[in-house]
Amino acid sequence: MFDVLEELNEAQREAVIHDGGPLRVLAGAGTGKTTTLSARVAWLLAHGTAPERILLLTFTRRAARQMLHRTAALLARTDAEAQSAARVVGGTFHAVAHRTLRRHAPALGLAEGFSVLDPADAADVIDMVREEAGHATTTGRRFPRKALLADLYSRAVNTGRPISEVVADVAPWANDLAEPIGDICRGYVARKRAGSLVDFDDLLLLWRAAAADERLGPRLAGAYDHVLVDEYQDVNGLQVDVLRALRRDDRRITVVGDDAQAVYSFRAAEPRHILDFHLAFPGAHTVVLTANYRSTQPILDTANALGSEADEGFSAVLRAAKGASGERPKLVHCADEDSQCVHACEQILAHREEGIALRDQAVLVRAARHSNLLELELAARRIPYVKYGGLRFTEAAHVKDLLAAFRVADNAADVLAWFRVLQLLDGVGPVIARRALAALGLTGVDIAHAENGETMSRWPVAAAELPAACRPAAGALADAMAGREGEGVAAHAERLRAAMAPIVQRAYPDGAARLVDLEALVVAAAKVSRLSDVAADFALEPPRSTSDLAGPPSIDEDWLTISTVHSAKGLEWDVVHILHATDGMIPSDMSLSTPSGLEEERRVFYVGLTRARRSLLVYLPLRYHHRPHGRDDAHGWAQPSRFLTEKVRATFDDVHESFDILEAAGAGAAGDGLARLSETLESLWS
DNA sequence: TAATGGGGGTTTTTT
DNA sequence: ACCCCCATTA
Repeated sequence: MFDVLEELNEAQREAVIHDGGPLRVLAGAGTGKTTTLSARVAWLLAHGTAPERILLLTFTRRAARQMLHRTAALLARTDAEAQSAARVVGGTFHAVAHRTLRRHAPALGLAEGFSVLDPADAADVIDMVREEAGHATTTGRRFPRKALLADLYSRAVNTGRPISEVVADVAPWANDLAEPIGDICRGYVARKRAGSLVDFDDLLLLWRAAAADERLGPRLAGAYDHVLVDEYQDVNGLQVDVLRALRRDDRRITVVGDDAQAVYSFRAAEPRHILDFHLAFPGAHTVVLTANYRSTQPILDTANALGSEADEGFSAVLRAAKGASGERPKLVHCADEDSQCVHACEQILAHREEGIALRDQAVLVRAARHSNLLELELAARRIPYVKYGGLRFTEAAHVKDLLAAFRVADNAADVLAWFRVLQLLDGVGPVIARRALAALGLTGVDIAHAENGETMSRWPVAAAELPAACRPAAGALADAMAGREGEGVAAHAERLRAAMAPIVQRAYPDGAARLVDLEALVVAAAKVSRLSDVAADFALEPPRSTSDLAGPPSIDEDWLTISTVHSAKGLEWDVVHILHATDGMIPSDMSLSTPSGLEEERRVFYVGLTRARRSLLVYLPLRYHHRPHGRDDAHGWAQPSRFLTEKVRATFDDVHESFDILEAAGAGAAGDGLARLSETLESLWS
């Protein structure tokens, strides 16, 4: 009757049809986690649960989309209505928190147009507080910078530990500064409240507060019949609190995860939450998925060997459902980083010749910059790729400029957005911007509930602080900020764009080229109900890949994926190349100060290995140049990753650089240079 | 006071 | 290689 179940194994089927209290699915890598969760949602829908009453929390919005897409496909094969999948409430904790807060802002004492700060914004607000406290300039003593301060603050909030402990943990060199750091945190919170600014942590804190609230809480909890959570090994205490509050009277919650893949402790995630699920949700039933449908057994042997050496050993040993056959993973020894790039490219092309398209291959790295050299090599060889993770947004500064204008229009108390917009004006720097903010009455902590109109009524005073030259542009902008009776969001956005366009164009050397992007924001504004939502959506779902920013290399062409291991979580490819299996890279030397840090690095490696379906190649450069761009040959010898123990190595076939490849690599530098020169000249001939 | 250029310190992973 | 700070100049 429900033929979806036919294709599931017994354990998966048990999880899908489970009816009753809390359910925990422990699903090792490649054991059909997504399949099971999608099928469970389909099952619930087919058995009469209204889609709006299902909450599906995933790690990225992309994961939610993917899962609901599969749910729809499953439903299409039965008589059930496939479109209903689209109405399931899905997204990340933060995105769902945001939607909830928008709906209930007044009840929570929040301004309706509250602004969402992305991490860079949050750091900038902290920097304002830091500067005003004078720490930037006092006596040359090293003081934590904005990014570190933001990190310290966030950890304290997410773990509920005092700031002094967090400092001792993360930045022991600043131990004696715990007190001024605490003051900055206090100032940061005050500044946010005053400006109706909400950072990512606040989204969760406020959602928790709402869900625990006597009056609001029952309504929020009662809105869902079923709550399903993916990647549960990566939730933190705050998120568990939210779930408990949402399931105060109703015990129907399903969580799926794998403690062997917990890699987000820097975000205060703790795998103990999945291990101790039954403590938070008494009476929980557990289903364990062990059959691996993704990889060949030789690849799983490597992963199992690595897992067996973990401090506490991984609970599940992975077994390939496909049987024991398959090609053994390769450990590719390379002379240095340059030769690693050459080898990787040749392996990629060799697999492509064997019929494995570029889209079925991925290069994984621990840190985004580890692929920089490879990207040059790929570009030189005309191999198209899309990179996930580690994106820098500075190029998108103009986008944030217009978003700041949107934010001010909806929330005139948004000091940070004002500060940003004002400084774009010609002849306005931090000092004049601050004066203008003071004139607007935005400097104190007691500005909390000033009406937008009240703030804007002071605009003429603020304008008087600005240099005469920029007053026309500033005046036009202030006009555009004021909403008009009966005006739609899109129309208002368009007026703001028109006012900002000349300002943005002036502010950047390549200003004209940036104007196109601003129009995209106006289009986005047509789809939401208020201007600050555009900015919030951008903060919560920023471009995740180079293709999100620039469009895929070419729509119907084939391209390779480059990704950080973190961004590759939950994905799989036929062929996986892992670069830089050296100590200091994997494991990252940033994580070695604590034993748990090292264990997490092991899991990162494990996640990387288990992404591969058919072929796995791990690259091991033997030496690194001290000055990669210098002309000398100064270098140090690399230590193979400490995770490549005898036992792990025994599962690999070693591939050593053959002499001619070595020569090719050596000649490669000069040869490539010549090739590139020819290319450069080539443009002259047409 | 804003804009600009040189020097020194830092360098992970992401909602 | 990049960001941040600081000194110099307009």
